[in-house]
Amino acid sequence: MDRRQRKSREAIFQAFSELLSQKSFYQITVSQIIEKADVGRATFYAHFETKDFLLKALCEELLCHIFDADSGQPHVHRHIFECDTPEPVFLHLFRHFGRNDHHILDLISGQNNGLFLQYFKSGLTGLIAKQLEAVSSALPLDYLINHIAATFVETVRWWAANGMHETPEQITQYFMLAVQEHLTPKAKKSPGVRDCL
Amino acid sequence: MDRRQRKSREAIFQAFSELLSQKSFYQITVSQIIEKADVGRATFYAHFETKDFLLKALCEELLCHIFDADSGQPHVHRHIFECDTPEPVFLHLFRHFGRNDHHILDLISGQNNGLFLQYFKSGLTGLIAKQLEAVSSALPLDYLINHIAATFVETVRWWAANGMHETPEQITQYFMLAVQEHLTPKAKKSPGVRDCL
DNA sequence: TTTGTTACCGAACACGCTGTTCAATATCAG
DNA sequence: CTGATATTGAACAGCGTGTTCGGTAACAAA
Repeated sequence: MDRRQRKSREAIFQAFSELLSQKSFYQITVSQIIEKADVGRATFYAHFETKDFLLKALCEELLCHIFDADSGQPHVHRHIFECDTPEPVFLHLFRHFGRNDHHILDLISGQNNGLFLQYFKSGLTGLIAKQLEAVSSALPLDYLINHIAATFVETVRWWAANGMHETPEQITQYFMLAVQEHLTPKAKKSPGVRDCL
Repeated sequence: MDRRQRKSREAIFQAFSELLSQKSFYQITVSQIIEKADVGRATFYAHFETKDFLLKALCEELLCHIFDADSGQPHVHRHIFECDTPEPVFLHLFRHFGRNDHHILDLISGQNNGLFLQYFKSGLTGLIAKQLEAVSSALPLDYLINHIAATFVETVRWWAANGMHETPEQITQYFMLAVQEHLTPKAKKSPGVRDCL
């Protein structure tokens, strides 16, 4: 991609992120974004069809970073997904949030975070579905998946909204307790838990 | 209240509800509302300071109907709250939703329901806090309350989004299963469950 | 019925935001 | 150097907001 394009795109993302941590998505205007990004109006619309598309792009960018972990090893999580116990995955995710990668917490704890959380939750669904392959439950599968994803999102939101005083390990424990009955593996043993981190 | 005021207010609420079931809150314009309500522009702003205030008023109206049950006995739920087991309360609420009182489901299953669900959840919090007085848990109290409220809201949302094929009893069971570990009463017996319905 | 009050109407208005267009300018890659 | 591409800034039409105001209709009480 052209260096000019990258610079403009980055500037827009940066400005948008900052604004998102200050006010609701719907209170942010394109004019504010381009002013803070120091970018021409036409440039903005050359990059993003609409403010909504900008949010979507930002979410994809951030969630990609989160779910794919460090960029050096693009498929590092692929391995983690295949762990027998789901704990390492979620702990790993909480660690990401704990480090506040890419200022994602500002996004999450912002007032009107609904849209972002929606993207986040839908991104989680696939991950959780994989985890549940080795799990039995009295609940319908899609209800269960939705429940766990929602619980995870709510946990992160609560964590961020309450100042993040707990450690990632502690939050993971809360989360696991909240959904414990449903994530118990069917039969297998869980080897090499530490390897998954 | 003046009959004219009531009529205008009702017309606006009605129009707003219909629109909310068709599109997102943020896609609805005041012009659309007053056109469908057949009400002057100035009249709208005489009743509601802003579109946001209209939503808030509608939510309070609806949730009041839900939480206070049939208007005939204003304090009928006060008794239910004091049951030893929380099941009846939630089942009762699910029944309300099952009957689709005041077309509340259109609101819930709508695309951008975030704001309404937010009001709903905060309304639930007080109710749940009362339930938890007789409950012990390994989780922090405010995390637990938030978790249960979020789970209830998510359950209703999932129910509505999936066509509401399940009965209120079945949904209640799903919900109770999802949060079962945390709603187990400390010690007391639960007498007269049926009386609470 | 009359009178004073209150709500409604609807048109107009200023304001702000959106998304597009266009010609001029700057940066890129070969 | 040259052609292609990105950016700029200004201008523009369109739309939604929230307010204002004089005229009209519904009300409540004497």
